[in-house]
Amino acid sequence: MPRPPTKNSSSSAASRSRILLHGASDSDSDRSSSPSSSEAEAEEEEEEEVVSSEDEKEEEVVIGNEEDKKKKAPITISLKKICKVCKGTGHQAGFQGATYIDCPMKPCYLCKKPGHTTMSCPHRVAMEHGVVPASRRNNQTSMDYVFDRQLKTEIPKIKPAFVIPSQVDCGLIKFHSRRITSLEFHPTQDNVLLSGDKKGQLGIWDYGKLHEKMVYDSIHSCIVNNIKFNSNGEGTFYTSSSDGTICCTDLETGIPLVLLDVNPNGWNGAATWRMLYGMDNNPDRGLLLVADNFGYLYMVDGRSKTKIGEPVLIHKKGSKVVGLHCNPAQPDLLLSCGNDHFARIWDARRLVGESSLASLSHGRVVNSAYFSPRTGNKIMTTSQDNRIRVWDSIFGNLDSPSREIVHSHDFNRHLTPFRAEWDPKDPSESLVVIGRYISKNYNGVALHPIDFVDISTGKLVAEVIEPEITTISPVNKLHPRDDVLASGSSRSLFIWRPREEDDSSRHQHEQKSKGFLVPKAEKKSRRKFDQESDDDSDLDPKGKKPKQKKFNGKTAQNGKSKVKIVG
DNA sequence: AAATTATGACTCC
DNA sequence: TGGAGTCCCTAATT
Repeated sequence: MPRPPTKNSSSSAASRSRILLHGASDSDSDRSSSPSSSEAEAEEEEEEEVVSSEDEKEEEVVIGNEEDKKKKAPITISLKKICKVCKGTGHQAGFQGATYIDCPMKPCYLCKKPGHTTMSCPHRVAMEHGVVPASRRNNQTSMDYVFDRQLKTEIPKIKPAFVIPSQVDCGLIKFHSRRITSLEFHPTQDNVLLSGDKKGQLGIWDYGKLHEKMVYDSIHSCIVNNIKFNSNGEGTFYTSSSDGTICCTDLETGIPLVLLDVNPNGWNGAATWRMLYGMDNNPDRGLLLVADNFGYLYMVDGRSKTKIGEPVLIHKKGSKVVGLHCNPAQPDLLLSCGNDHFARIWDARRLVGESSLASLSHGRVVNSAYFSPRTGNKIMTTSQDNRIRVWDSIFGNLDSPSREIVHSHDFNRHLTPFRAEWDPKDPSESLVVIGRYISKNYNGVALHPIDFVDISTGKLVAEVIEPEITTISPVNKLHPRDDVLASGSSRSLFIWRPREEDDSSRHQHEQKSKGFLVPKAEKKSRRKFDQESDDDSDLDPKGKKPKQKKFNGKTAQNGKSKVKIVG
């Protein structure tokens, strides 16, 4: 980072290197802050002040060697601590231990509003973890009234307690060779999970038998965006990919059949390469719907395996359509969402451009849009503006969402986009799961929990963590029948089940995970998992809270995953 | 152990 | 309208 030339520092080389060393090792030593680090920090700060008070003007050192040889701009290194976010002085953004300190000059990264930082965001403070409902709109329409009178009576009055799969049961560490991009449970075989990754690999795993797993890497050549099972019971499943194809693959043999290829002329540069996203099927018509990165929707007849009609522009031309969902109660009702910041409702029988039944506006890219799984009467979207939006009735006023729930999931590269997913088992259609981007300090380790949110109130129901999972879990899916959560975190897969007794702590230490399959080369780094055992020495006598442990740079606690029930 | 890389949306001109 | 520059708590690799 070239900076304007400054005069040479008068500091001695010795003191210079010492100071530089301090600066360089700073974040490291902070991250691994031992219990006694407060003293060290204080010492360090003192030293800093000495430096800056010694000579304010000499805050930059010129490394002059190169300047002597070539007449290039000199490379300078700042000795004064500057904020890596805004380059200003007087403060520093970044991790201090496992707590992230925000740059005060930037707007809040959570709610995106100026005047406060993420730490002091009212959305975070109010609900503790960044989830808060926006006020319910008060412009009830007559349709809302009809809905309340006629349909709501069908919905059970008493909400059953939410069941939270909060403890890791088993996992496949680095099963995939790239990060997980999609997950799908088998519709009838309870323990079978399919997973797709960024490289195009497709994993099939029977998590009832830890070792029954398989990875196919010849089905797709890049990102597997969607996995859907064939509803006709043929034992095949569909996948859509950024390689521009839909494949129909036999679950037993892994032999794929290409149903659709939207790049018949091959590669002619990135500007024209079409990628397929948001695949869903319409079981009533045996239709497969899929969309591309230029705004177009395609339809394929699942039986004749042929393309139907011409592609239809359903989102802004040239913009990526990221999601499609057929209404579970009325499959001809289609929901789409995309990079043009809109989610749209369509009648799939009359699909022509500009003919959407409704357009739902968002602040940024819409990562996902789903009808509710039972009645299909609600809509939930996840947008990169850090909000989960809920429309309580598709028959009501769709001009504005019924609720906006602020939640940290804004990250658009390096990670698979976050999507809030319904719990298909919740009769009240209000429990959803979504991974959290922003980290939280759990006994000295920065962890990214998986959040369970009640979208009828906006309340955070639970945040689940596993101290060994230090990576973000953007891909989550709840089982259609069992109390099971599957999560994809980086290249690893995890199966979560409810804690056997959430209220009692007596037998907590007896709970064990079944195990983790670790590739040979990774064994060393996974020692903690392998050792996970009857060792309950980290539990205090009451067994309620795990004892705090020194942060060793990797993990705060041995042992058990935890869930925090909020409220 | 720091540097590098992959990588997507957004802003600005 | 499009290309360059920017961005923020990534994760694996060297």
